[in-house]
Amino acid sequence: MEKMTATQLKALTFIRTSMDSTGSAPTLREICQFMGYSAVGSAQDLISALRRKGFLEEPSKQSARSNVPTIAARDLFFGDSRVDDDPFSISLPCLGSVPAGDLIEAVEDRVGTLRMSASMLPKPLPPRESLFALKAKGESMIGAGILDGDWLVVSSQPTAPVNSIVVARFEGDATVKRLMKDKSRGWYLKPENPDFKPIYAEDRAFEVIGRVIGLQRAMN
Amino acid sequence: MEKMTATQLKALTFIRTSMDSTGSAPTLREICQFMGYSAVGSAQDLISALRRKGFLEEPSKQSARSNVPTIAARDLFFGDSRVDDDPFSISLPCLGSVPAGDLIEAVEDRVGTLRMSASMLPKPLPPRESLFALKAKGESMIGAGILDGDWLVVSSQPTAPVNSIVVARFEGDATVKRLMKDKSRGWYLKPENPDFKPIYAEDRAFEVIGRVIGLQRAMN
DNA sequence: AACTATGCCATACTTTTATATGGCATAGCG
DNA sequence: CGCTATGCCATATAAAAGTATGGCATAGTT
Repeated sequence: MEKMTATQLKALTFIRTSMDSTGSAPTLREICQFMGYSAVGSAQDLISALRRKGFLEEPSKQSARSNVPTIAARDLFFGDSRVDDDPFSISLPCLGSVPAGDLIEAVEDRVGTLRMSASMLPKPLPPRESLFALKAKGESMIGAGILDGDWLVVSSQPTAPVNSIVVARFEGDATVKRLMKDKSRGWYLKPENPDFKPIYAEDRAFEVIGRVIGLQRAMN
Repeated sequence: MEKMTATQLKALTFIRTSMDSTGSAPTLREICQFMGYSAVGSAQDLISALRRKGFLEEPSKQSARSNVPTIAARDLFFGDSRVDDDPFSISLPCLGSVPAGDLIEAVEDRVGTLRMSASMLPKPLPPRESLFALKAKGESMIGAGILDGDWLVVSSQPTAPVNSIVVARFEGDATVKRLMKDKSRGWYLKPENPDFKPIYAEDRAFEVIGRVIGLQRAMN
């Protein structure tokens, strides 16, 4: 991704914060006012540079307030200390059941939407299409601070590093456990609760569906 | 708040989802297209009805894409099962330290912004000015599923129900504990970790700053 | 030295968008 | 019954907003 100049960054930041407060992207004239320009053309130049560099969406046709940042631009801002605000949030489909096979199809099973700051996700941001949210069930992971009813943010992937918390399909159902590897017995799923027993792949097969990268809880 | 008709609800829902996907509110013509109208006036009527009823902001002057829902309208939708999507999110100031006295002043100590779905908060929504986020420190609440480094969503309030998890000022610092009441010894703060001892108000004074109503965690 | 990107200005033009009027049919209410 | 809200149509007008040109100065690159 090409680099931005200080002026371009200032404008893009304004667009972000403006969308955050008013709900819609600013117009060229509003950008002029903020930047202190007297000519619309100045804002035009800025916008076209940002578009060319891939920070703003290319509108398919003329449209008001269409100076919207691209997804790539959001990744760039993500966690950036120059920006003291994080208006960038992503929305995740909350799935009612465990995605079987293709995630795209599973999205039809969406029961809601969860929105969160991009800054709460690991960097680099996983592909947005791979992210979904799932409700934790049971007490098997209380040792890891995962309670019944918590919403888990999951990055859909077939493998995960040792020691990470994963969502796995096991005997037709989904389960959340820590993925571990034993020197002699190989891969296994480890509950974080002494009342539950680990599941060894050599005994009963399981399949990693995704990795848990975040958590949200509502307390009443 | 006045009631909406089915048509008006349909339009308002479209506005919400449209803002979610495109980043800006739809124009009257876009609403027409969605509703299947051939006349702009039809959408005008809808919008003016929604404005009169307080579901859409009254724009101060003519402006493109200004059909933005009011905050009251968001509360109304909040947790509503008729709406399968939740584009409404709020942003909270992440405070670097515990707010002393007036929250407004403490916001200057903002170290970032956390954005989350309004649906992850208790209903009715606490006043937005009273909400902030604070980073949990230490291990004293692991029994309640609160780990070191978790972001806590706090509703600033001087009192809280028994058994709720609160942020309290104690000996100049902030602490997160469960607020309890003992028949003989009165109010006390209970850690959710056997390694820590409860704090009795009769021994050492503490002051409730707010109530923890949500939690967000990033896992790496 | 020629070239390009940047960062501004000014003005004209076209499209998009909101607003204003007016009309018609239906349903509910006092 | 008259009244009002709703839910649509059609058309005209005004404001807002994007686009197109052209110009100028500076800085860096080839």
